[in-house]
Amino acid sequence: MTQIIETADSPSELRTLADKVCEQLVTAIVRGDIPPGQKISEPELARTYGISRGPLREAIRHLEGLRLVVRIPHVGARVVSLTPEELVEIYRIREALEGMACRLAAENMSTAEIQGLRELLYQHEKNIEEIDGRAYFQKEGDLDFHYRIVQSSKNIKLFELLGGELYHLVRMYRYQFSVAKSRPQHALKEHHRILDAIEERDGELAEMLMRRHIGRARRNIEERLNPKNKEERE
Amino acid sequence: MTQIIETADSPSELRTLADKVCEQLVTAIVRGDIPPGQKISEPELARTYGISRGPLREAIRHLEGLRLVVRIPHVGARVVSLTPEELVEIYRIREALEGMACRLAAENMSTAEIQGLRELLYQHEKNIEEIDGRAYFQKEGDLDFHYRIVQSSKNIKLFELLGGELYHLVRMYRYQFSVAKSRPQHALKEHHRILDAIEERDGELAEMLMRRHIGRARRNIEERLNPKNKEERE
DNA sequence: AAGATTCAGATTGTCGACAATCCAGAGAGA
DNA sequence: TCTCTCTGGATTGTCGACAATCTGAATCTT
Repeated sequence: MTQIIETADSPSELRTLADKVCEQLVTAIVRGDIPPGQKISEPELARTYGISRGPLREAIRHLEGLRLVVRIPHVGARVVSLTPEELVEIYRIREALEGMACRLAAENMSTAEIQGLRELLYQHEKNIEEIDGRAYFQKEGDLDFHYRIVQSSKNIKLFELLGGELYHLVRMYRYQFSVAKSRPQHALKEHHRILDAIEERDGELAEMLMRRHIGRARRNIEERLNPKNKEERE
Repeated sequence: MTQIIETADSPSELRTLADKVCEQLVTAIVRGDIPPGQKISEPELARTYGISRGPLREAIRHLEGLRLVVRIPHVGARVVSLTPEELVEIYRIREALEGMACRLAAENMSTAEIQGLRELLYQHEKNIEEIDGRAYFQKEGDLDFHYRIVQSSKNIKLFELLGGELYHLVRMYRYQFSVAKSRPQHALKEHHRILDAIEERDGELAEMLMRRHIGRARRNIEERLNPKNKEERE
């Protein structure tokens, strides 16, 4: 019985069943417990979570808004399965949006926030040293960094957009392809440089570094998914 | 009795009640028929549209994802009311995202699409001449232009993002403040220039022009909503 | 009189049942 | 044997009713 589990994330005061189940489903999908492309059976899931179909349907509707499932009327919902192209598209969007977020963060981030973020990076550093090879925690950790910067841009709409739907998809990708973060040390160094720029209130530089940072990740994906880009596709 | 009305927009093959009502509600909110901040009463709306509360709740859930309503558990949903700051935030996001879309469009737009878009602009021109003073159609028309460019960027995720939630909010703002598009001729000229750049496959220029175009609109808003920016706000 | 409290009414959240639609497989015909 | 049709089963969509929760006004206390 899976039942409802309270997660520390978010106010957790989502007191309605639909909201709780929705959160459960998000993590289930992101972690791949419900694999991409899989059909979502309402009766089955309702049984699994021990709730009625009403709230469940609302939850699925919400997932649809989060782009985590695709729904066809009278047919059903399936877990989204990202094509490599879509993934690259998402990274392109991140490049633009997080670049901007970085510039804004350089203007608006409080010194306390900067210090807190620096400490987070030190923690990542420790994690990398400890587990060395396999950087599991880093997976979510890296996103934490990006998440906080967007948050500190003080642009609420931007935060909603990136935190709301794009990040779930990125998280999902990381779990699915179990991206072993090929270069955690290097990425960490880049994070420090970005934070440096923010600390010096150099928005222009911060934006550029962030764009490069994400751009590199994007090219990484492009290579990995398209080993030889000699593939003709007229 | 409002009942369900088929709109030409979108496949219209949304055969479920929830989807139809959702579409109805979107336009009702965007056009201000349901004013911002107004509470959404489920029983009342259910009566109005002649449906049960089940599908209606699903529709509201979807509206929440579209950022058109804000919902508080056990209290109810209210139509979102954009603060001037949020509106400016949205325009900042558009600046970044549509700038990128423009660059991509310059690379990927087919000549047929370019021609079609040019014709759309000519049509706008005619509309402006005809109604001269009050540029009502222009309101949606302007967005048509932007919409198409995003579409032609061939970045699906980008299209979903901009077309999905940001545009509804922008449309809503235009209706609510009944933005009389202070400078339709000027804007139209800018549209032509942007399309010129796309036609010449000059992505860099196209991006810059689009960013300026939206940036100007943003500053317009900032001035209008904050007449004297001498307002201290520490 | 001001504030806290209680209670009624209404609203939201949840459930189980019924109707509409789709899908797969069996069977008939060419 | 292949294709087309039809039917049974299951799933999705919709509804009305019941339970849980909130809001606001009237009452009681200080």
